[in-house]
Amino acid sequence: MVKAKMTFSVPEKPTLDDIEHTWSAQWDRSRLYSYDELDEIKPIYSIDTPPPTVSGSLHAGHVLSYTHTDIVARYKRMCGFNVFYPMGWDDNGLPTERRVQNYYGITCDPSIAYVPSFVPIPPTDSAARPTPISRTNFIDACQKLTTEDEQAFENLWRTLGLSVDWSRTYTTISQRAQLVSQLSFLRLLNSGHLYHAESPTLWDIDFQTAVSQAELEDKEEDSVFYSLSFGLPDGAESLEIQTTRPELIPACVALVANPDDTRYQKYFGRKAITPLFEIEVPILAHPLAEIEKGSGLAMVCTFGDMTDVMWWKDLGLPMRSIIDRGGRLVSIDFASDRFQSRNSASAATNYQAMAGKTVRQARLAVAKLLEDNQHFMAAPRKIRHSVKFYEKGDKPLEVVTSWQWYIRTLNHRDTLLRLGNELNWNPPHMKVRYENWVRGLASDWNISRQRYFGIPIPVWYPIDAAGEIDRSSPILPDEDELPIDPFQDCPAGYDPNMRNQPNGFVGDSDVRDTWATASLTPQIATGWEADPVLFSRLFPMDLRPQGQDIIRTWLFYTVLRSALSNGGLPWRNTVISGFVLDPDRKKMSKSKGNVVTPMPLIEKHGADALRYWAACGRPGVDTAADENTMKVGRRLAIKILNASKFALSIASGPIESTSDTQVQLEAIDAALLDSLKSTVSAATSALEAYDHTRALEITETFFWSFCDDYLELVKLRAYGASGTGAPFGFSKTISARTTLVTTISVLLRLFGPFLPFVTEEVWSWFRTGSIHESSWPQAHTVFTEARSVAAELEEAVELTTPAVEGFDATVVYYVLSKVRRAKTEAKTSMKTPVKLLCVEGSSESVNALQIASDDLCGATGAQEIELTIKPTANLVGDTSLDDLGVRVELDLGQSAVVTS
RNA sequence: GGGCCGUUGGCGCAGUUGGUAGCGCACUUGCAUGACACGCAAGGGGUCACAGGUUCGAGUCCUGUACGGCCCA
Repeated sequence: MVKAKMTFSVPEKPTLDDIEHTWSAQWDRSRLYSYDELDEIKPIYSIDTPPPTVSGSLHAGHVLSYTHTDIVARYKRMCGFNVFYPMGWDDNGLPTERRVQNYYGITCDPSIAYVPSFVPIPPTDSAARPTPISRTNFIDACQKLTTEDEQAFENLWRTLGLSVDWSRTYTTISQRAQLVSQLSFLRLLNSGHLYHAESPTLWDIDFQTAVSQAELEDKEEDSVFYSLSFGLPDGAESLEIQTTRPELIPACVALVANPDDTRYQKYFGRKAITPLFEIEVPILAHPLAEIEKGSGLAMVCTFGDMTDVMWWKDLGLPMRSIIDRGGRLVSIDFASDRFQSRNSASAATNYQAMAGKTVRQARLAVAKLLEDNQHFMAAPRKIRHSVKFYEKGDKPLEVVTSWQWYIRTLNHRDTLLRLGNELNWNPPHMKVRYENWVRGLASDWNISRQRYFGIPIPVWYPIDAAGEIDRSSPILPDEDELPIDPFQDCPAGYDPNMRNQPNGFVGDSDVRDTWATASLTPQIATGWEADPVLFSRLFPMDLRPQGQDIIRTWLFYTVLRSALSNGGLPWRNTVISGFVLDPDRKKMSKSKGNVVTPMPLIEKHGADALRYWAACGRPGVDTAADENTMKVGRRLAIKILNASKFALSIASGPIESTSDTQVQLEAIDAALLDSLKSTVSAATSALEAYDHTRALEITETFFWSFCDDYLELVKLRAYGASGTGAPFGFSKTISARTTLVTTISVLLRLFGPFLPFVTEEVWSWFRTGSIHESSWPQAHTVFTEARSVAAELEEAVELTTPAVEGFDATVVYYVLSKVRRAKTEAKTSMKTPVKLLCVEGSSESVNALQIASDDLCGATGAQEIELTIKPTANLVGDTSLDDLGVRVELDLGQSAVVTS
């Protein structure tokens, strides 16, 4: 510590104006938030930051959770951790494609040739038809726009003051991400956790891609329940089938009823005839058929939904696909082995009304045919039911059969549940959501998507002499060739001109599900398989912060990937943030149009104020976008500015010279430092438990009472005797100044992680270096700090603790508040002098007031103070404030007013 | 239909192991005092969603109901 007397450079008129840009630029210049790769001593704290989707926009919800993470990062950094806090951008995948299509008015057509000179520009006419461009041009356009978007995102985060190490930014489409993603693919394939299969898959006909269980959304839709009659071969009887999808009658492969359904016992094993198309289908028993639903007899089609798939698999039924990937009905030969109509001519005639039509059109057509042919057993009735949609899609999902890549999940349930138990969840109840999801898993994870802008599946297939693709024996690259694009690169042993040729090869044209890469963020960020030293230090990581809505996707998938490739959890702790709600308490989302964008809020209230609002939201608790709270945050920042200015300028004010080298802390000062110590330990434990809100609350409460009570009480003493004639000597003044500066210094650091800008601003007035690399205060070093502050204020001064027993500061503050009330009730100014202040109380109370009487007189303006020990209240240890009798005699000029 | 969370003064929220309800904003009344009027002092306002139960005592524990939110079927 510097021994020379310090002069603090406190500005005349402190301001919050533009401190965001001043300090974020300074932090960037000094590389303040860099993870130190060379440091081998400091403990490491590593954060697996959620990479926001750059195709969207950052809203108040992001500010909420990213601020929470930043508070942790700043706190840990001050605690001496080497903090690893990178930012990632999720820029691959379908959302980006959609944004690029809309923004540039283009669409990808893989059949078009690459045009090197093509430059995408936003169209002037937004209604114009999108321009088809080549796959490569399309990917270039995606890259161009995401780069621009990422820059805008980074600017926002810097302005908000996130203490990210920007030198470690990664993106999910980068070469590094592609390498990790493809390497993981090959490793999983070799270890049997990944497989390739042709099977029925949920399919979005608009997006032309397969989707996974996690991307499903149920939506309520109007529909019609049709009651159909299926004949029996003998022609005597007919059976009733209720369905909402009569267009699938040609795809019917069986009828099923519950094995316990008494009505259908006699039919099991017999055949039925489909209406209109007259195909014989078996009547079978299966436990999934619900007795209560409709007639209890259901039609199994290939495929109407995933239940059909299950029946089809379990019962070994034939395949009669009739819907193509565009959602239209294919042409059918009813005389073929596959369909085998009993009357192929009339079946073909009937089907003519449906062939080539969309599912919806075909349904109307078949309904008319059914009615014309009197196949309805009851009038169709309207219903509302829930239908599965792709979460981003506009049409119900179909089920189509195709080749897809799957990561095994179902056989890892127990492992995943065990890992869920090992993870420290904040708040704890969020674990239940994970467990529910794991227990409810219905299928392995389909990771292939039939899209363009994504990480390619690193696989080729041989083409045989007849030109048929052999998907059962894929050609794999070597690990050291990665990353590859099978559309551009050629497998070893083949010549590029053998692409798409008989006896040649073809690249897998699919890309990976975005989550299949996003679930590798810990591996991408920590240098898995690229930097063994870095990886061994950082993995598993310390913290995964994320939203509650993606527990079943991001969190679950990341745990799965880490379990499969690294044999354990990817991180030790997770903090789940709540949603931001709009003023009507609705979840904020783009589709509702109630999104609040952060930049205008920063401009209006300041970054610290916005962070204050975010910090007031507890982990896992939904938080309203409340500008009121931001205003409170701004006021707090301003108050910190003013109180610090005041304390620091008093402390560096003139003081009478003396030869004293001993300064004894006044009792009231020691008491303040004591409660500061409690504040430090309470705030610290709250932060250790990831309860930033509590930490802020504790600090804030202490700060305001410090300003309103302590500061007022010791003002005069801190100014010193010079010029006032007050009875305060050197020691008493230094004691007050020391306490003020120590408290400000500690409080600034407690506020630092929450309000990085204003605290840095004030810190720069009286300290060198950044507050954000100073040490987090500790309760047991508060007095040590005070000692060095005293030595800093006056050279060679040594601070000693007060020799006072049983001093209770609350009595002093209580009397102060009584005097204030008297003045308020008399509707007079706080500086009104008090002629006489009489207090009657226990001996302890009187003793405390006696010790602090100079301060009390100074703060109340009391000219005389009279203390009496109350006989009835002098029980030992009794400092009950209720027993205190306070009488205030105000001096109001001519007419003296007495208040009790 | 299942799961999780919530329901506390006008609004936003706190209430740790059950012991006479707190905070901030807003509101009312004052105050130009040598940091701050983006301030200071003081004040009014709630039978803690509802119904049972345990207990000497329940905002707090148990059961059920209603409403709201989110997730999954």
